[in-house]
Amino acid sequence: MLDPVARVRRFNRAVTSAVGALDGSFLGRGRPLGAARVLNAIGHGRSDVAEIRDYLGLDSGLMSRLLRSLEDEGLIETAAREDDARRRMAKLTRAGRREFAAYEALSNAQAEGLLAQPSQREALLAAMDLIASALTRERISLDEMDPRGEEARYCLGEYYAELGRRFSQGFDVSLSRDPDAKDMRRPRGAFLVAMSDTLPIGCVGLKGTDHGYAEIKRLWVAPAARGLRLGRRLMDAAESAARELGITLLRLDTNSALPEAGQLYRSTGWREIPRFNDDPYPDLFFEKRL
Amino acid sequence: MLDPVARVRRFNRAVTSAVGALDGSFLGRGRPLGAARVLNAIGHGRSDVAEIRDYLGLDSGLMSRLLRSLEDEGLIETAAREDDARRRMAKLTRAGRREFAAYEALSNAQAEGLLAQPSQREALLAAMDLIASALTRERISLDEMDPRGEEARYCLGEYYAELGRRFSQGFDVSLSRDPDAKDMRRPRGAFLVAMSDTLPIGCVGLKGTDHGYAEIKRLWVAPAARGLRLGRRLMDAAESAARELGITLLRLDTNSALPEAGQLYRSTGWREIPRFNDDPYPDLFFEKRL
DNA sequence: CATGATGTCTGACTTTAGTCAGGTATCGCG
DNA sequence: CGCGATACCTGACTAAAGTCAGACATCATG
Repeated sequence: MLDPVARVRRFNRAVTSAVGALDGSFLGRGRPLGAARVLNAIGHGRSDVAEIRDYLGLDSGLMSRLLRSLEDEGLIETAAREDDARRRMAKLTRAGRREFAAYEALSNAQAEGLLAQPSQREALLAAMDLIASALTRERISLDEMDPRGEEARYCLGEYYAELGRRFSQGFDVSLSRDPDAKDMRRPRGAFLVAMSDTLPIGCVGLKGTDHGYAEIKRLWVAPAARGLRLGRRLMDAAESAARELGITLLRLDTNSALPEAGQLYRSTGWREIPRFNDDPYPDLFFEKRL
Repeated sequence: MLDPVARVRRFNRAVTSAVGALDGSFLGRGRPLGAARVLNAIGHGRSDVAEIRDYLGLDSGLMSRLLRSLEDEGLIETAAREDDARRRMAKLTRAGRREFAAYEALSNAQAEGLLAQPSQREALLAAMDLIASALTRERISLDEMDPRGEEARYCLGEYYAELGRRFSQGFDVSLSRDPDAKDMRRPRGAFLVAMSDTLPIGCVGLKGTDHGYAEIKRLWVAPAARGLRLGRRLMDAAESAARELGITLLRLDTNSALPEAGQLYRSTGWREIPRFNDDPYPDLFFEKRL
């Protein structure tokens, strides 16, 4: 009972019964689960029929029948795709949106229910993030995004908060050289966010300058995602983006209070150089030629 | 995406697909899931047919048919119970044990798979324990057990390890008055273990003495189970056991390095008294009249 | 524009899960 | 012993999920 496998199996049992309850509540809306799942996939923005079929693992005949039944209920409309009339697109009607909202409410209620214990709320959420990140590690995608977008701002907020915790003197963004957003957008630079499902769990910025090099800024990995080698993946992607933009020299600054970062840079071809700016926080400076 | 409900739902999605894979692998053994579930319930020691039916939530007719199909396969044998011939017991045949072992191997492999990332192993297990304890909090049972049994020894080991971390001078069991096991067994005392599914997550000992009182010893709650008011439940159960044994006065010692324990005692009718033993570790002493 | 590949749909089918109404043997109790 | 309650079983049924072969329209390609 005390070995790791037994602990995982206990976890499995606990979550299957908790998560299984959702299926039960879905059935309460008087529609078979298969149809409910298709409706929800469409509601979540999947419109391509083949993609939904693939996502839900359905046979094409079965899928077709489920679409028909949802159409008969007046919840969806389908139409051939303009660029390829063999493929079909599905979208919700007004009634379908209402019905989808009802399913969403059930899902949200179930999620709230899992969090019901207020004393444990934060610990529970952190544990869920950790597990979800670990289980979906193969499906973490690195997406180029606007540094002003919601996901990017979330990452930066978490990054600053962490620096505040780890620097003995704290961290005040306004004292640091906050990079201009347009320096981290094409064609001058780029901003990458690591997404696990819908949650941003890491980021890195590539900031263009007018001094013959570009800088790597704001490398951050969520605590729940550490140990998945995500930092390395983000750095690799940032370097690729730099190459695409014709950048041949990269620099970055960091702080010795972040030893894991320094270690990553040293092990991936960066070499230490003298201070090249007057930002008050960094005390370590690196350079890499591409 | 950043609100708690979205994080829980992301966790749900990640876990359902990971755990759902187990059902798929079970189907690989050429038997419907219903039959596989019954076989596994029997393999895990459930033999009473009504109990299995209740556990799996099956209709009595369906259950009967599933038992018949497992019998036809030669995997189980059923017999009327000796004390009540209406009830039936099921047990595995030799072939059934082999088949059960194959399912166990699949379950174990899936559990191992979830842990595959060695760098995160401990963090992942701790997160799983936390979640499993929180989700099954309504089903935590307090069982009276032998203080020398496997579950009790596990709890005591964790308890000692935690004292070692929290006392500035460390903790050495041999210096403390290690209670005699028979003092924590009926009729002199009792030892209670809180079980969540198959994992021990807390304990408390009631130790009989020859001095007109009994002592509460070894109150421990696993980190993953804190915030569930388990300490209070354990203390209530220990007091009930004491009343059953005709004990009217309880004492306990504790240490001010464990503030949450002191707070629990003060809020549940214990009053502080002068030192009543010469154990080197405690510096706080309490008494409660039942 | 003929041809093979692709995506969807339909009809016919099977398996699994689950429900319900009796039926039979056994038990506890007056 | 008789009687109602209990535990299990059987037969008849339904709903849901899934499989498979073939039909049809459309697409990309030579």
